[in-house]
Amino acid sequence: MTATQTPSPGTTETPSPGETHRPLRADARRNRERILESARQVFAECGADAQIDDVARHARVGVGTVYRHFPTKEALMVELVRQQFRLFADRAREALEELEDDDASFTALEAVMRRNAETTASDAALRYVLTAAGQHIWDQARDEQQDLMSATEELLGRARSAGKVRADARSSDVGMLMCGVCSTMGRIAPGFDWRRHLELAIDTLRPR
Amino acid sequence: MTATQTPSPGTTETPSPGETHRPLRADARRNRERILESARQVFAECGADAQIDDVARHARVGVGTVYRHFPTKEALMVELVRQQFRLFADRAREALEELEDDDASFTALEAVMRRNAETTASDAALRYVLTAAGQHIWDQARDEQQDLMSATEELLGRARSAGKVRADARSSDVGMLMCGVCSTMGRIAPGFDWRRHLELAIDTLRPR
Amino acid sequence: MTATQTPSPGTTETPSPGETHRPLRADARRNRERILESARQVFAECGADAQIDDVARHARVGVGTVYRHFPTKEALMVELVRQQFRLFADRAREALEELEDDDASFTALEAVMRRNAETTASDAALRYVLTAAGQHIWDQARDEQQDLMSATEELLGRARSAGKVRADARSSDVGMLMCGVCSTMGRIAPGFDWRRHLELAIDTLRPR
Amino acid sequence: MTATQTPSPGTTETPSPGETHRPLRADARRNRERILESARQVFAECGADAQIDDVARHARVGVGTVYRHFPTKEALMVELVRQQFRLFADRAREALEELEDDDASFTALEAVMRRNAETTASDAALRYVLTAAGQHIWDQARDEQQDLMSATEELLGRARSAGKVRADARSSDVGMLMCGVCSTMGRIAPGFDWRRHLELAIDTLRPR
DNA sequence: AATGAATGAGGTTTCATTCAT
DNA sequence: AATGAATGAAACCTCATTCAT
Repeated sequence: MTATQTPSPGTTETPSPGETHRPLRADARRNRERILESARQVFAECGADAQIDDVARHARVGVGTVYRHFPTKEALMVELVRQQFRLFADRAREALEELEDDDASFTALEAVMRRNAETTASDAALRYVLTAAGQHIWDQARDEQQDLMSATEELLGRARSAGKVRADARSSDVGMLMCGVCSTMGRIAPGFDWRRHLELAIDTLRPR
Repeated sequence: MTATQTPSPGTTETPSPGETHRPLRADARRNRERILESARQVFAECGADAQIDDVARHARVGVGTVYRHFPTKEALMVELVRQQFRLFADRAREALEELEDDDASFTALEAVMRRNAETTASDAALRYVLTAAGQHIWDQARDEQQDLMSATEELLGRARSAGKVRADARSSDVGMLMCGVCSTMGRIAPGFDWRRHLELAIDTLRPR
Repeated sequence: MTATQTPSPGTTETPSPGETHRPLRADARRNRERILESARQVFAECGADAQIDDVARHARVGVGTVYRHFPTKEALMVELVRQQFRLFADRAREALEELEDDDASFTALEAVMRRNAETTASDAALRYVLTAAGQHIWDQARDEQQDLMSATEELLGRARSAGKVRADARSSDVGMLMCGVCSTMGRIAPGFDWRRHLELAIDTLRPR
Repeated sequence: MTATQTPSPGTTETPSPGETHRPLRADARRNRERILESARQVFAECGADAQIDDVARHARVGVGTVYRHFPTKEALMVELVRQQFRLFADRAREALEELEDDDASFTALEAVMRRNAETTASDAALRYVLTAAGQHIWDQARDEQQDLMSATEELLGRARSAGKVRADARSSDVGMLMCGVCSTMGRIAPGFDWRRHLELAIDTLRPR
C-alpha cells in the first residue's frame, strides 16, 4: 500500500488508485464530494465530536450513503487529511514550476508556507486533523505526506544551493514548524498570534 | 436539579484564597492526589478518551470519589493542566532564583524549556490540551498561564538585557514556540523529531 | 452540543399539522406503537422508577430506538398522558354525537365518567401520570387537556340548560373531581373504595 | 406492629412506642426534630427526589446523622406522614372536645377539613404520599390513619345524629374526599383550584 | 445505490447508603 | 454520637455502525 503507487497528485476526485475502482457513477461521485465538503464544515464547527449523522444531514444524504463511501468515521477523516496534503503538495510543485531563479526559491517557499497557513487558519477541520487527530490517522496519509515532503525538499534544495536557507534545513523541519504554527492558531492567550509565530518559523529557516 | 454541591476543592497547592476551603481531611487529600496521579497515567496511555472509570480503578477508588473531587471529567483534566502550568511556572521562578549572573540567563531559559519539553513528552494529558480539541480546557487555565507567562517574562527580560536573546523576543513567543514543539511530540513521520524541533525553537530565540 | 435532532415525531393519531411530519415508515410506526404500549405496561408495574431500558427490552427494541422516538424519558411519559387525554376527549365527543336529547346529557356525562374511571383503574401507568407525574409533564399536554375540557364543557352545557347539573358546575370541576377519584384508586385503607368515591363525585355535580 | 399499641396521639416527639427506646439524649432529640423539619422543607421544595444530602445540609448535620435516626430515606418520609396524620387526628379530637352542641358538629368538621387542607397545601412531602408514587409510604402509616379515621368517625357520628351530614356519610368518605382535594393541589390547569374542590367536597357531605 | 431506522455497547453522572475518622 | 468521605450499582443518554426497505 505504500511505495509502489504513483500518488496521482492533485487529483482530488480520483480515489487512491492501486485498487480496482470502477469509476464512480456521476451521482455517486457528486455525493462523495458533497460528503467530504460537509465533513470539512461540520468538523470545523464541532471538532472531534462531530457526528456522522451531522455530516450526512449537512450533505443532505442518508448516513448509509456516507458509510458507502467511507467505511469508517476515521476513513473519512483520513481522506480529509489526504486531500489537504495533496493540495499543499500541489502548491509546492506549482511554486517549483514557476520558479525561474534559485535566488527566488526561499521567497517561493515562504509564499507557500504563508498560503498554507492561511488555508489552515480558515479551516478548523484541517487544524483539527493536523493537531488533534490521532496518529493512526496521520499514518494512513503517509503517501501524501511523503509526496508533500519530497516536493518541499525540492524547493528547499534549490534554496539551499542558493544559500537562502540554513544549511541543515530539511523538509521535515518545514513540516514540524508548520505543524507548530498551526497548533497555536486556535489558542487565545495574551500575546499569542499565529502570524507572528509563522514569521518566527520562517526566520528559523533562514541562514544565520 | 437540586442545589449547589461539591465545593470545588480547588487547587491542591495554593488553596485559592477566594473561597472558604476548610482543608481536606487527610485521607481525602490523599485520595485527591491519587486520583490526579492516576488520571495522568491513564490519560497518558489512552489519550483524551480515557474513561473516568479507568481512572477510578487505577486509583483504587470508587467512581463516586472521583466525582466528589472533580465534578466533571473536564474539571479533572483542567486540574491536570493547571498543575502542570504551575509546575512550569515554579521551574521558571526557581531558575530565576538560582540565577547569579544575567549572562547565564539564556542558558537557564534553555534548560527550563528542555525540562518542560521532556515533562510534556511524557504527559499525554497535557499534550492533549495543547491540541485543537483541548481548547476548552486550555481556556480554563488562564490564571496559571498568565502566571507562567510572567515568570517567563522575567527570565527573558534578564536575558534580553544581557543581549542573549533576540531583541524582540517576548514571553508569548516562548509560549507559542513551546506549544509548537509539543504539538509535534505525538507525531511519527519521517524526519519528525521533537527534540530537533525544540533545538530549532531555542535557536529562534537567539539573537541573530 | 451539536445541532437539532430527532424531529419530534409528535402525535400518532393527529400528526400535529404545525410541523412537517413526513409520515413514519411503516416499521417505525409499528415500533412507536410497541414502545408506547410497553411503556404503559412497564410504568404500570414499576411506577416512576421504571427504566427506559426496561421499556426497550419489553418492546424488544434497542434503547436507541426508544430514544429516537422519544428524546427523553419525560417525553415518553408526556406522550402517554396525551394519548389518554385524547382518548377521553374522543369519548366525550362521541357521547355528544350520540346524544339525542338534552335530558339524557347528564346520564351521558355520567357514563363517560364511569368509563374513564374504569379505564384509569385498570391502567396503573395512567394513574401514575395523572396523579404523580410532575407538573411539567401536565404542562406539555396542555393542548390535549384543553381539548378534553372543551368537549366536557359542551356536554356539561347541554346538561346545564336541561337543569340536570348544578348551575355552577364547570368542566374544570369535572376534571378536578375525576383527578380526585383517581387519586384514591391505589389506596388501600378501610372503607376506601374508588367506585363509591366516583358516585360521590357524580352526586356532587347533581343539582341540589 | 399494627393493632396492639396505643398510638400515643399527638406526642410528636415520642417515637413509636412498643419497641425499647431508651429516651434519646437531649441533643440527639434536638437533631431528630431538626432533621424532620428540614426534610419537610426540602421535600416541599424539591418533591420526592430531594436528596438526603440536601436534608442533612439543611439541618446542618452530617448525612450519617440522618441515617442514625432514620435507617432509610423511606423511613424518613414515613415519619413525616405519620406526624401529619397524628396532627390531623389531634385536630379532630380537639374539635370534639371543644364541641358543645351537636348542631355545631358539621361546622367543626368543615373547619378541620379546611385547616387540614391548608396544611397539606404547604407540605409537598405529604402531598407526594397521597400520590400514586407514595403508595408504599402510605401503607406504613396505617396505624395513624386508623386513629385519624376513628377520630373523624366520632365527629361525623355527632353530625349524623344531628342530621347535619348526609345519612350515608362515613369517615372513609371524608378521607377519600380529602385525598381527592389534595391530589389537585399541585396541579396548574385552567380552572383548577383546590379551594373550590374543597368546597365541592364539603358540599358533597351535606345532606340533600 | 440510497435511505434512515434500528442497534446496543459504552460513556458520564447521580445518589442512597456504608464506614473510617 | 456525629461527621462527611467513600462506595458503586444503576440511571440516562449518545453515536458509530448495521441492515431492512
